[in-house]
Amino acid sequence: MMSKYIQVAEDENEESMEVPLEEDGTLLLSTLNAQFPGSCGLKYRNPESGAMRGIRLSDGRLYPPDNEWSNRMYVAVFPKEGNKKKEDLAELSSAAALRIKRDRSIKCSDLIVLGLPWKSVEDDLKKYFSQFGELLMVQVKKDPKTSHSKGFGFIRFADYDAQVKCMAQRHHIDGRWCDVRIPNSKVEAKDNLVNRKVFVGRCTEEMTAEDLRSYFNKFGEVVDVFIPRPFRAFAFVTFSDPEIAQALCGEDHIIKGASVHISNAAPKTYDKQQMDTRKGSLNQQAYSQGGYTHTPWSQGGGRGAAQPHIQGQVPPGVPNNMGMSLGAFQLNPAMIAAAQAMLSGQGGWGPVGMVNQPGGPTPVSGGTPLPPPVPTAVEAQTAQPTQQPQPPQSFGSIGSNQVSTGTVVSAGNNSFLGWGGNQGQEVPPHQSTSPGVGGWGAAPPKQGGGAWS
DNA sequence: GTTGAGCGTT
Repeated sequence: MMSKYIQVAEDENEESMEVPLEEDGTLLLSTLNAQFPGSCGLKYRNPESGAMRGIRLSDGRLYPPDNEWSNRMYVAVFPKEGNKKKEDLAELSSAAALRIKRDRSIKCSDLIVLGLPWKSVEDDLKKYFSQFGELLMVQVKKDPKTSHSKGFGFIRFADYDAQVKCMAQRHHIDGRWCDVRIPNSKVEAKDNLVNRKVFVGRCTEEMTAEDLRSYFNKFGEVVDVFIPRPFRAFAFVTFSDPEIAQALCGEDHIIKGASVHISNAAPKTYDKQQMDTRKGSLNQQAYSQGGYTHTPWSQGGGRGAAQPHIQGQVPPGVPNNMGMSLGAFQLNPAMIAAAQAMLSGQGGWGPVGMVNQPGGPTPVSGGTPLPPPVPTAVEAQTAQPTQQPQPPQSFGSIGSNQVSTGTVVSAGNNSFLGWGGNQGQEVPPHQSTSPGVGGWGAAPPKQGGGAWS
């Protein structure tokens, strides 16, 4: 007995939807497409093999596996990234389009265009930069009062290769040479070391940097290994690929017969209070001891002012002064200082306090010799929790009557999501509420005359 | 009504 509907979801973890079958028990691809725009097939997880199994498609009909759809959940299949042409993308809508679009532009960032002629307007930029690829956004920064150009602007491409092409050269725009660069505000986030660096706890003294490097190189290119001296039972390993680093977090690995624990080099949450505390005397203390600060384990405990004791709140990898770990190796003052510093709830790795932060502890420039705070100054800066990449903003304002002028969301007339063609018009509601995609610059509501009008 | 290194009123 055939069921008249089958359960289909966009993803295994997503909520499923009932999709109607035909009389003959097949599912029309067109029916599937109606609910899952852009989908090209179906699959389901085979419980025996654990693998996904594809559904036969012939002449626009999807056929039940072994003649029985059964009660299982099916997952819509979408074209792989790259198999789609830009033109085709314009026809897609909804979640499928958003997903592909997001994938395509995942590596793109806003680019600043410097040296624009005063007279250049957003439409000029759009015309010029479209030669490199589809544009998602164009802005010319203006004085809000006079609306005169400030001589620079921002653009964003849909495709990373367009961005690369564009940045590979200078640009002659309306009689002036202009430069396109990654904005300073994005640079830190881009090579945010925190995301690429892991904390390796429970290290033994036998583990050399080379040991760690060769071990972790199995997972991905290791670009740095740092072992604080004197020995403190932890280390940092930095990968070139943040994905690798993140994937390893939470795992235990055996190195030289010992179990090490890998965790994020940055706290997941950032607390202004903690940051302020960090800038205080605590850091001085820890710094003077060569202490590092780090709080991957400190969530939910050990925050606030300096704690006189570290009992019961010793981070993993740092032996406490109770129990058997005391005998494992010697506690030294630096370790205690490090633990104290960590437990004081300071966020982020790096030298204690941000040496480049105003108000932070100043690195001692004379007198007290200090151990090398961090491998590089860049790390010190990028280790700040405040500089975690920002999640994309929603398109909220675009869908409202604040529709931005001066903000391009699509090049040409085949507006990808439907906002490109008619600027200033209202966008369908389902687009205005789409979360987590894009978020490139809703321009000031006051500015009149959009780039595309 | 001017200007020419920079860094984005959300």
